[in-house]
Amino acid sequence: MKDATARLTPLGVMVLALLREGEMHPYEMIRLMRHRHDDRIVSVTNGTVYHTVARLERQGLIAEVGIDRDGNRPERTTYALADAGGAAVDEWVRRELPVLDHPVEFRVALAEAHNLERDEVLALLRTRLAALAEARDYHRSGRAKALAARTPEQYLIEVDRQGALLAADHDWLAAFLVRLSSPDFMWGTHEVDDRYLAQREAARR
Amino acid sequence: MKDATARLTPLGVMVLALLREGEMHPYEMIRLMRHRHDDRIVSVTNGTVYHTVARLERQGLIAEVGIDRDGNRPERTTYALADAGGAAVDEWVRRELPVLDHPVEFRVALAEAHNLERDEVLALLRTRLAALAEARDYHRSGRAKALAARTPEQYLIEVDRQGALLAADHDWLAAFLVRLSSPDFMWGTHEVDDRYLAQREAARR
DNA sequence: TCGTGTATAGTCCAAATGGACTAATCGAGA
DNA sequence: TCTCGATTAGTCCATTTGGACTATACACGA
Repeated sequence: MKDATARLTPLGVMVLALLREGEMHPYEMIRLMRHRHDDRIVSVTNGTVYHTVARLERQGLIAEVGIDRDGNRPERTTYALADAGGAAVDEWVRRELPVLDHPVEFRVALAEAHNLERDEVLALLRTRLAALAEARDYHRSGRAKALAARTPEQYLIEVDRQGALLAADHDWLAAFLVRLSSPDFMWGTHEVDDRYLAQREAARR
Repeated sequence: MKDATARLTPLGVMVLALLREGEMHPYEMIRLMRHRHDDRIVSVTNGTVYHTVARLERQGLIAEVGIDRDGNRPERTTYALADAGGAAVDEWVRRELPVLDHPVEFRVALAEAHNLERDEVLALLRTRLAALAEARDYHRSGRAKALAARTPEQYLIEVDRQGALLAADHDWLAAFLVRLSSPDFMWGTHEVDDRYLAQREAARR
């Protein structure tokens, strides 16, 4: 077994993150993710979720805490987050936040970044911002060089779009870093509004 | 076997597109794609490419045209595009160009769109533009509603970024459609500069 | 000239993915 | 009250994927 945290898939991280909110059985995870539209980011299918949960258990990141049975329905195996699991998510987020070429992983990392200290997130994202600026410039100069070499524009369409998206990503991050630097921006679970937590709890049923 | 063109993976489409330029053996495809940085878009590994080629042959989209041997090196099996293969790419591109939630597929479709008529591409992309505008507005109003419901900003970071990227994608496409509508924008292989083709040929060695 | 690394061409396999399938229960309308 | 469909909870399997491995040939420096 390589590293525990290296083998984590995006879906695995989302499962671990869900278990931070409490014990759960796989089917409930699926419902919750769909309800929160987490399936915009990664595909949430039965096969993948059940398989992922089994893998996380083999790796010792989560643990079975009981087999519930309601009426005559199929058994529901409930899982809880293990200590190693929480640590693994945080490590994974630290690793993925600055990385440019894992679009899906980054979205998950960004969504789960609130478990890290604000200052650490700021540092990681500043690294990313620098990488984005470099990538954007590299893209631009590459396009200019290709045009200078008389490459027909019709072959550069996708590259052109990618450059535009890169620039937008950069600009969004720069703006977000300004917002996050301000103490007006809420950060950390202890500051979270109780009313909001109650709402989420209600939505789980 | 479902539809021939429905089961095409992005890599499969890229392989078919490569074979439009001439016969090739899988290893050469890998070299070419890496050289052209097509592996920015999809991961190009040995396992996947050889498997994809085998699948395309089973589906009758490409055909073996000979087993070459150079010195005492391993045999090189060369493939050529079948008629059904060219048609399948075009059909696939038509299907994927307007679709929003397949980011990878869209990049490939955009890169291969130059084989379709300019007017058809314009029509398909105008459909996409409308969908992008709608998705962007939906995103915005969703964010506004969440804020009104006092959702802490820290939970909306990823959504916020996705909205920004969506807006950028929309704006880029709007601008591109203007460019593509103009007759100044080169389109279609018959207009392609010979010098450029010679260059590409040279790069293949 | 003798290794040592890298390019060529491909095979093979463990793991991940997506989707079809099962099977029971509950709700809502005819 | 009966039935049809949706919901709950999960299993199972065929494809796909990524990467490790093989084996030869050539280049190049020590």
